[in-house]
Amino acid sequence: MADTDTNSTPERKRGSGVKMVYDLLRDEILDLVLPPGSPIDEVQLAERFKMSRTPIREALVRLAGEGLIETLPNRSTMVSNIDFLNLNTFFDALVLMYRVTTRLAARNHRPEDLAVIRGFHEDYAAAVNARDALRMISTNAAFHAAIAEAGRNPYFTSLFRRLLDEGRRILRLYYRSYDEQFPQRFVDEHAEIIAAIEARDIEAADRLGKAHAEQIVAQVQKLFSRDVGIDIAL
Amino acid sequence: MADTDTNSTPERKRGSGVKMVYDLLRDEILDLVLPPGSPIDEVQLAERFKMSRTPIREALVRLAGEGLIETLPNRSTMVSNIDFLNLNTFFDALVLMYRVTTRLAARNHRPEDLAVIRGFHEDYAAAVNARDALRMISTNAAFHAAIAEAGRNPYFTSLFRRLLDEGRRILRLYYRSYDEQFPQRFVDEHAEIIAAIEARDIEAADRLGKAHAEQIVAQVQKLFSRDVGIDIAL
DNA sequence: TGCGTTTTTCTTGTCGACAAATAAAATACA
DNA sequence: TGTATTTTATTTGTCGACAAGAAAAACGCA
Repeated sequence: MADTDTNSTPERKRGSGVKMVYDLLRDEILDLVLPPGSPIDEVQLAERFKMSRTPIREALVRLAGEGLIETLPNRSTMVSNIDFLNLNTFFDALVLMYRVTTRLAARNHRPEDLAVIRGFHEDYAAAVNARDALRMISTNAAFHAAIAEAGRNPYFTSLFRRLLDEGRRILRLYYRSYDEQFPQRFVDEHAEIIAAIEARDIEAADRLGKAHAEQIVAQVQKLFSRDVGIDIAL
Repeated sequence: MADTDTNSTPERKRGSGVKMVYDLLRDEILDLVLPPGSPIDEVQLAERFKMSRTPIREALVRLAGEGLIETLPNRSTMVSNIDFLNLNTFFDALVLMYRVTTRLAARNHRPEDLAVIRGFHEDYAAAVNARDALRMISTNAAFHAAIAEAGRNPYFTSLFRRLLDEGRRILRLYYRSYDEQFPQRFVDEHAEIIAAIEARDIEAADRLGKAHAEQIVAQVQKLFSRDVGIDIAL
């Protein structure tokens, strides 16, 4: 018995604590396990992860830097709200980044990028078949992030990642009540986008990326105008 | 003698330390007082600001989040390098954001925004007259950031701010050896941009923003191809 | 002298504790 | 009973100290 449970607990690699807390909290926020407005208690997290408050705090600072949580000075810190009043600014940025990243991918991708992209494409299709909403959302984001990476512009990639993150929260809200129709159509559109990228057809990639983005936006907008009561929960 | 120097030192408001360190380090990095590659020593900073390492660390985490410093795990942390090999990705993003933010400002600005923009415009003109390179660079960035704010899309604004920051470092390098010609021309172009925004002429704003950006890019590119030795210093 | 190994040194990552700031609860007073 | 004020409680911000990790220095051996 080289390792009992009670006295030799601090077995964890040195710099790994922060990343673990950061990754987990991030996922919980984006999957709405921690809905907007949820209080974040440092002490509670410290107990949960069995570490001191210092690394917890560092993870929180990072999350705050990405706008996922908000901290009131000297007082509580909580999960950021989704700004439904300014959703159009979000959509504007999202559509533009869809276009730009797809376009750049068509121009700058290397053969090995396509394998990665196709991998996420298949993950997404599998999630659609399995009707697994959470996995649909996250693999969709991963798919488009991979395209952005292939475009090789880190400035665009980082903004796009942030937008996709916010999109995960919004889509999660959507899939809470509706989980039909748009998935299969999107699988096909993804395939078209891959084809355009592979053919290095920049204009086609731009056009398809734009159409794809606008379709998503239109659907979400339609839903949100239909049931306005959904934002009361936040 | 209500306050001697030796025994009542900890007179500083509670949450203010982090922001002070963050702001100062950020400026020193962007003005190249701390050139790329400079080592960042937590203990040294703690002594310099007369505080513990904890708030220093928090400021560093934030700076790392914005890409201004890089931290090797368990080993030193240093000011991020300027990636001269991929300057074109920077320019691509910069030009696009110039266009988008100027365009949105023409569409969404409110009267009070123009006052702010004009204020920075005059600051920049004054810096040009005074031949104060550092102030030229920072007021120019502030001018364009104000335009972005008037466009009212926080996603675009935050990316643009990051690009303008990186631009401050690159321009600082430029002005180290050349401080003539382009300033006055840019003052005029700024005035044209303001006029287009005020007239809510979206297409003109787009066009002027693009031309302005491309002019800057062309100048910087010309310089960097001329003296290639400049990057040896980094 | 050249090279592998051990020791030292220096920096970071983590911890537990304390103090300030604020909100909530309790109390006093009209 | 309602309001102002004091008290308590909770949570954050900061501190000093210690230990882990990695590079540099010192050392030993051929």
